[in-house]
Amino acid sequence: MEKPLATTQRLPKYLAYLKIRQKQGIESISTSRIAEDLNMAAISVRKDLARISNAGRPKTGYPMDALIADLERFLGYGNARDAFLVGAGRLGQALMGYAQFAEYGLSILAGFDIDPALIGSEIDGKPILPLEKLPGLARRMQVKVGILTVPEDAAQETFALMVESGIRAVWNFTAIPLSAPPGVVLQNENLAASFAVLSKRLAATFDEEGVSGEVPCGTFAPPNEKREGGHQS
Amino acid sequence: MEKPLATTQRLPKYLAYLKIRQKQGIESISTSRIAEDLNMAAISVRKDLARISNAGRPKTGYPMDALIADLERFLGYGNARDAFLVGAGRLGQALMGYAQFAEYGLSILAGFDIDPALIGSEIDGKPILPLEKLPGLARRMQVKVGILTVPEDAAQETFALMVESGIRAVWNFTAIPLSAPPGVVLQNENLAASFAVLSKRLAATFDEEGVSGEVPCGTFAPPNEKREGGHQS
DNA sequence: ATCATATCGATAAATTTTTATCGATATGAT
DNA sequence: ATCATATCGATAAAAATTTATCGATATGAT
Repeated sequence: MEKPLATTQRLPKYLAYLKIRQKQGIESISTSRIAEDLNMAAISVRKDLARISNAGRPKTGYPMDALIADLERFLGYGNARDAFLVGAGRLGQALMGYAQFAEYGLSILAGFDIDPALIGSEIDGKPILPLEKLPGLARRMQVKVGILTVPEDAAQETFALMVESGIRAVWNFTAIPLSAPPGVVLQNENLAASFAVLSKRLAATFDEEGVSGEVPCGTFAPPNEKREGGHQS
Repeated sequence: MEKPLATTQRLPKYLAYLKIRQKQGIESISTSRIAEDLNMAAISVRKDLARISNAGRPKTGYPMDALIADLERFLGYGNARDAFLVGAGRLGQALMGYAQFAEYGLSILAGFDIDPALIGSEIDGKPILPLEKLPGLARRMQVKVGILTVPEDAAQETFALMVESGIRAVWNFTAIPLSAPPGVVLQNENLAASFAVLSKRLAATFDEEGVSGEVPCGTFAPPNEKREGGHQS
């Protein structure tokens, strides 16, 4: 029960899926069903869920409510994380307005920027404040999570400022390699990297299957146990 | 030489780093140096790079230009990928304006939307067009890559439309689980999933190290061989 | 009540990924 | 020219992850 790192990345996906199903009024669900809808191997889903819940029962699967509760507890979504976002440009604004986050335990309280044109405005009811107010507010409000969406040439110093302000986890959307001092969690969200994987997979598909003609578009995939689609993200 | 999947995700990171170094005028670089700056295990970098280049030489490392060239060739960045983006809301606009993409082989030609207020406007010189023009344009221009940034309730049908339009690779930014028909590459970019990992790591840090006081902020990490930071993205 | 079956959960095998070890070699110093 | 050394590249070991196998059990049908 030590290091289910790869698993952790898949859990929110299950949660997102389950919430959709829940809204549809479904009250229990089996791992095989989840797997089919998510284009994953059933065995894989079973293993992942077994790790965080034992509410599963033969024949019926998991009770929807219990499974969602267990997932949320494991992911720590009960105690929502307050966050500050620095760099309220287009990407920053997009993240501030990303409704999904609220549902998954992330609450962006405010954005910070140095652009006078942005300061004072609001995104989804969240204020954009002058950067110099960050240290004071972060300390006072005990905000531990920071989102870094500044231009590249400001990344380094902004990161340092965030750490000095007491922020302990930084979600870095810039392409600049940063170094986190001990005790500070740094996670790089490299969109270019994701695209590279997509591009590589597309190339592989062309090479292996040849440039074929049309492909029919179904909404659901055939219920094979083994699927190569539905990559992690 | 078959399946370096995990590796592929790291390669663009090296590329981003190398380009920065190149701008600084550095002409050759060792894997140990890369590893240090990127907070990775040196052995890991060596293995990754050995896979895609053999320009490395003892004592000096890799010639910068050759290494970058090999990386770009492997990642297929020579032949830039043209893409259409569907759903020009805040997130869509942010991606359309994301300058980094151009440098890494992704070229978003246009955005599509159904909102009359958006149609006709431009983001970074790229037009936002009415959705009904997507199928015709995608076919005519042979665009194979699509970026899906529509609201959740439109995800399913929009995805189907993209596939019908001949798009073969879809980068899905919605939380809706989609099923790709055979021959279509679907990659889910789940920001909530990324955040979950960050959140979990932060929680782990608190648990293990206790809630300690201040942390000094250095710009570079100590040159340890083994680092647990600098996660994948 | 009995039985066939879908599903879980545990154990084990296979695969992939990471980390380690070590010899070969080009570089720069003596 | 010789030598010490940093670094690559290959091979091997270790660790993590995925996939497979199989018995146990609750459910719903007969």
